[in-house]
Amino acid sequence: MSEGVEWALHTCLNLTWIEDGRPVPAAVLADYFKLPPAYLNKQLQALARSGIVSSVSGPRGGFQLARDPRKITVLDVVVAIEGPEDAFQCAQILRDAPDGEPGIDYRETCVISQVMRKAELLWRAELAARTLADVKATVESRFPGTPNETRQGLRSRRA
Amino acid sequence: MSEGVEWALHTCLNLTWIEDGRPVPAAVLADYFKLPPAYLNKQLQALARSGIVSSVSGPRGGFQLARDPRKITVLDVVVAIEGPEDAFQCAQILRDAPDGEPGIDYRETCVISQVMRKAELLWRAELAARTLADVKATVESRFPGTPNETRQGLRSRRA
DNA sequence: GTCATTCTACTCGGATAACGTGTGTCCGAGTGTCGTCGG
DNA sequence: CCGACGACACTCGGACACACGTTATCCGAGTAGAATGAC
Repeated sequence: MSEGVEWALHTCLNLTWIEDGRPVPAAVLADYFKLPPAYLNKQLQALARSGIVSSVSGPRGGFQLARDPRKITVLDVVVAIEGPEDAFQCAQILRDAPDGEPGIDYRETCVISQVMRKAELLWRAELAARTLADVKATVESRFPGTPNETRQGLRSRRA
Repeated sequence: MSEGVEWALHTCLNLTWIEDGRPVPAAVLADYFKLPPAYLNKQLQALARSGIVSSVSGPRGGFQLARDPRKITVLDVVVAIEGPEDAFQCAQILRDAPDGEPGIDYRETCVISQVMRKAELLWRAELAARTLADVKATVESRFPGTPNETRQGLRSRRA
């Protein structure tokens, strides 16, 4: 799985702690984790295309969450970066088997494909059940200092 | 996910229908699905290293299942091809955050890492609960002709 | 006829290339802000 | 003093290189079996 997923999740989580409506530049978000600014920018663009964050150009511009953290699931972020396709892609090799028929959609018929798909469904369901608000709340209950630390850390960087 | 996983799963499933103890050459297994023989051979080597199949060299050689299909899970095959690492690799970027401490293992502490790991755990558990024998039985109940067709298809190819 | 021996052909196994996707970087388009100038 | 205008600086957005992992291929080591010849 792409490393950008981790970056995107942590960055979105950081954005949940920004309460003034001001957007945060990609360079600031990147510097917080010592990440390559231009590349994080690229990931943020993907999040923007998926409607998870909204971007504003120009001075005082940057990124902010596009909607309530309770309406953003972890799966949303993963899909925005990784794409909507399943990890296991059934290439339907049964079609090339001796008794394979070209008309059949083996992605539905093939038992192996079904097993893999059910497993991925569980994975997706678990990630879809966790919202950014859930994660935020869990972090705050375990590490009460994090919200202020994050706010301070970002504020000092955007001067 | 690597395409070799699909090849390996279907090939192992085909091997469950071989009942005489004779091994089947990689070239025969590959031709059954019109796959590149040398490349399937490579995947079979990975399965052999993991102890899922056993290989015998020379004439009349080939591959055969190394143990009872009831003792081979779908996850075993996936891990043999893809490797044991999780798809989501926590790079511990929290260490580079302003208040990150190098001594902490954030793979355990980080909430995001925990969420991702739990989801993958469900995925793995589902695949670990399905054995090759289960898959074989399901296929046989839905398509009773498959065992004989597969045996015939492979027999005609190994002459 | 039987056995040992040699030869052959077959199969795996790892070393070696080609391709594609993810990783990383750069510069241009657009925009808000600040300073300046005129009224 | 106030407002409009212009230049500037900042930010995103997409286009452009690089690297690594997957995909694919080939040839050599080893081995079982068949053929051959001697006894």
